[in-house]
Amino acid sequence: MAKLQPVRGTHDIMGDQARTFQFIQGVFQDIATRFGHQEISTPIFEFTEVFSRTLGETSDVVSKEMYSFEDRGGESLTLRPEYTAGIVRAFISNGLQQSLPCKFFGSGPMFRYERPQKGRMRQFHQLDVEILGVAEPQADIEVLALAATLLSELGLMDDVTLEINSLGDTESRLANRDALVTYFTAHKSSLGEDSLARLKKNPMRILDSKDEGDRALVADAPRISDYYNQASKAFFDEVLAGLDALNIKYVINERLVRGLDYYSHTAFEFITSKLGAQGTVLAGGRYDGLMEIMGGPPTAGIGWAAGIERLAELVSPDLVPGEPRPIAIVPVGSDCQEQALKIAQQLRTAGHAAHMSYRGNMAKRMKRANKADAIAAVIIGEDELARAVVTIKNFDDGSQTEVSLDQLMNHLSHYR
RNA sequence: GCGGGUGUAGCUCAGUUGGUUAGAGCGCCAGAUUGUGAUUCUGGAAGUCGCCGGUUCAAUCCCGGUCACUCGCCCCA
Repeated sequence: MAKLQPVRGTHDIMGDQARTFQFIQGVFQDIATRFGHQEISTPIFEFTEVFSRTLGETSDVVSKEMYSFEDRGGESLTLRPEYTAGIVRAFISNGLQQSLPCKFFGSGPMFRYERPQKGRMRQFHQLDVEILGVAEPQADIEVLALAATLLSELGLMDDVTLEINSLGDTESRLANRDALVTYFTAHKSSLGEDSLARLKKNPMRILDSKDEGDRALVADAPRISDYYNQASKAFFDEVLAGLDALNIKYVINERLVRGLDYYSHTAFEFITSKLGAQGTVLAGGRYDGLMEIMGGPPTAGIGWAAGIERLAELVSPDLVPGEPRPIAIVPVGSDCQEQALKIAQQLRTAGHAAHMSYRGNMAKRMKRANKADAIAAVIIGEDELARAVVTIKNFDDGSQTEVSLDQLMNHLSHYR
C-alpha cells in the first residue's frame, strides 16, 4: 500500500510549530484589539465569483491558483485564496455601511494551487487586518503602525525592512500606466518574455522584473512619482510624515506596485532576506475601488495580510512560551486509582497542569513523569492513604515530603 | 505552469565502483530496579532503500517514468 500522504502542499501542524502559531496569533489578536479592531471570521469558501470578480480574471490567482469546485447544487465554490474579498463580501452582505468605519482583523487558512516551496504552501495561514470607510491617510498610518507593532513584539524588526510606495489616485495611476505602456511598447524588442506578457496584462509589474535586460529599461522608464497630482503627493507625504512621527523606518521603493485597477495610493511590504525567494512577510495597501467592483457602496479600504508560516520561520523559539510544567499524579496500586483521579481533578480545577500516570510499575511511571518535564510528582500509595497523606516528590532537587490530604492543595500552590 | 537538486528506520545520516543476512547515532520498547526519575549497563522492535517499469544471471545502486520535498522563475503572504 502506498504511503498515506497529505495532499501536496498541505501540512499537519503540531508540536513546536503549533505552539509558535498559537503564540503569533495570540500576539496578533492582542495588538489588533489594542488598535481598536474587531475580529471577523468569514467562511473559508465563497461563491467563486467573489474572488474572480475582485481579483480580476487575468490575475494569476484567478487564472491558475484557485481551488474551485462545484457543490451538489451545481454552484461553483472556491476555497479562499485571500481574506480581503471575503471581508468585503461580508461588509456588503451585512449592510455594514451603516456602521463605518469598520476595523477588522482575522486569521485562518488560505488556499492557492501553487507549486510548493518553503514558505509557500497550498494551504497556508494568514493574519489579516482591514479598515473600511476611512479615506484619510491616518488609516494607512495606523495599519502600518499595527504591522510594525506586531513585528516588533514578535522580535522581528531587525529581520525585516518596510518598503513603501504610492500608486497615486486613479487619475495619477492611469496617467502613469499610459506612459509606461507607451514607453515599453517602444522598447518591445528588448523586453524579456515574461515582461511582454505583463505589458498586456499588467504593465506596472514590469517595473518589478528580475530580468537583467528589463532592469536596464526600467531604470529609464517613466517614474510613478512624476505623475502624482497634487492630492496624491499630499496623501503620500502625510503617510510618510506619520511613519516618521512614529519612528517607523521605511524605504521608498518605486518599483513596488499593485496591478489591479482598484488599488490606489499606499502599497507596502515588509521584506526579509532570510526566507529565500519568499521574502515577503507582510504586505498590503489601499484598495479604494474594490467595494464598487463588488457591487457595494463606494467605500475606502486599506489592509494587509501576513503569512503565519513565514513569520513562524523567523520567530525565535525562546520567545514562544513553553507548556506549563505539569504535576504528575502517580498512584501505586489499583486501590489508589480513585483517589488519584480526585487529586488530579482538584489540581486541574485549581489551575495546575496535572498529568495522570496510566500504567507501569513505579519506576516506569516516574520515568514518564520526568520525560513530561514534571515539576513534581504526587505519589499516592496505600500506606499513605491509610494515614490520609500523600508523598510529594520534587523533581528538581529530588526531595520528598509527606503532606496530609488536607494540606495538599496548599502545599502544591508553591509549584505553580 | 517552466528549469535544477534530493528521496535509505520515527528523526539525522552512513553505505553498496550492481552480488547472498542494509548500518550508526538519537528516539522508542523491555530488563537490571514489582514504592522512586534524569546517569549507567544489557537486550529488543522497527526498512517492500519513495513508487512503477526497463536493462541485467543479479538493481537500494544504472536507465525511464511517476510521486513528494527542495532551490530558482512566474506569482505571492
